[in-house]
Amino acid sequence: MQILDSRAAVPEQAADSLAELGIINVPKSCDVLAGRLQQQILGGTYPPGSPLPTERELVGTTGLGRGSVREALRILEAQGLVRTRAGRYGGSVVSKPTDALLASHINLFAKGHSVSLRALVEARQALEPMVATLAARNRTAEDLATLKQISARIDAAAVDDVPRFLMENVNWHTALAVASHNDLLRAFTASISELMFEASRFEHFASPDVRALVTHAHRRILQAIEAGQADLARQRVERDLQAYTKHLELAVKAAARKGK
Amino acid sequence: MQILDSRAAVPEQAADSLAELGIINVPKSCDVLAGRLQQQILGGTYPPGSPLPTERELVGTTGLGRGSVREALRILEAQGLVRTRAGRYGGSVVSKPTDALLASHINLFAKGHSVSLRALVEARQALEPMVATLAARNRTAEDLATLKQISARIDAAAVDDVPRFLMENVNWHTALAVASHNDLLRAFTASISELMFEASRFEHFASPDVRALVTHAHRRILQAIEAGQADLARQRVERDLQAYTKHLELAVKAAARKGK
DNA sequence: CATCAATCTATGGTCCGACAATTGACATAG
DNA sequence: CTATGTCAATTGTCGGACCATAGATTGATG
Repeated sequence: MQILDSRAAVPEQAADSLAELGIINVPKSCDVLAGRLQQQILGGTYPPGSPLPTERELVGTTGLGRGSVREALRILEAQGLVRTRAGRYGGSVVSKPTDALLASHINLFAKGHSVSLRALVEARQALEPMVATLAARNRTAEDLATLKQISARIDAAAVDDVPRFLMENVNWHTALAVASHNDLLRAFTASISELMFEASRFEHFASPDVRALVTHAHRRILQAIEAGQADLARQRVERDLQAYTKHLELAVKAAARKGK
Repeated sequence: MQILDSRAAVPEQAADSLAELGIINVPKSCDVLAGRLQQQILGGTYPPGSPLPTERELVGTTGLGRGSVREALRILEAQGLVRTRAGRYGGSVVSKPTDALLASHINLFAKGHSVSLRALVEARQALEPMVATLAARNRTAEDLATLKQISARIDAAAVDDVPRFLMENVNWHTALAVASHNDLLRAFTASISELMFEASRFEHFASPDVRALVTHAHRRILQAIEAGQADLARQRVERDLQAYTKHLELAVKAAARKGK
């Protein structure tokens, strides 16, 4: 865990004595360039949509080789800060990291740390009630229409098309997060919904009664949100999640019994 | 917003008619290589800690040039999936994305989307109660000791060292998230604490009475967590956040008045 | 024998040059 | 006006060369 150190804020000490020299980290030139460009992008020198200098211009101004410049651009691309196109009038233009990119990074983190389904559910339990509260408060008519459309598709698929049902379920939760009009919560919940989708598809929970429970819960939550009743929406989401969690635990136990 | 499409699951349709050809995306070779290596890493072909083939081996096996291979490795590095060292017996070893890396990506997303302080607070209000609940339930003796140490440092700094106070405050919230033993919530809350730290440092909230309020709240929350009373911890966090939010709104209004 | 220093060598880090592929603007023909 | 072909600037890719790094190995030395 990273611990902030107040000494880091005052690095301008004399440094007369050669005694206390920490380890010297020699950064790669591409990392340095990527860092500087990142600073300039965040600092407003290159606002979103504006073009970065061409690779060869960067070669000229930085004195680095084209390979290093390109590696720096790949880093910025992986961070979602630039999009690069080939061809004349192409080049790298500054962009804002997309939800999908952040989701993929959260996804990699979760996969790398083998985050348990339990932890996923806990995170969802933390986020969704607030999302519902905000959605009831901030939703637009358009948000509401989208949610209703997805609900209709879920209801249609709930009968027999389970994969479609699970997929539209993700879309529903994502649309709810959109309606909350909180970018951070939106990205978080979308990521977690995606992760739970993968997990649930693999374990094929979603028995017919669970599907009925979900569609019913969605309807009630949507009603509260349409009415703008934030507290009611929150309560219904909380209750729904508790019921869903209970079903999940039962399914996990059943799978464990079958496994051994 | 990314919308899942069930058609994506069945791409093996006849494709006889040339009528419906979507846009053809020609991926860069480095992206293809990065994607395949990512799949192999996630699939277990290269478990964490194991070395990837050397750059020159990858050149041999893939038929790509060394530049493309290196760009692919920079992408994986930016994703936190590998760490590369120079020198003999160096190379790229598989690693798990760190909290700090995920935090930096969340940071970039938040900065890019100009996430408001309000949205930050909302996210915190969503996460912290659950974090406290889990911390009360899952904390170890070590977690508790760390929290107490940090609390002591906060109390010491609260008198006159405001920067130190703010910094240790971030550490406290991070330590609380560690005690929750939920990797995802830990990474999320650590990121948000960091973002709020930056925002609050710039706006220099944290008046003496706010500092007193914070230290008092920390003490009460810590007591509940030490006693293992999850619901109590949750309630106290919620109440603390409401009070803190109220102070924050007042400070923002005051700043707005002074601004115009 | 133990310890330290010099050397070796496989590996990443960096630069350069060349050419192919791409793509939007432009000119031209119909 | 439309459609087509041409052009030029830019990224995409490869190959080679050399440097810098760092761990292992070897050897000298006490």
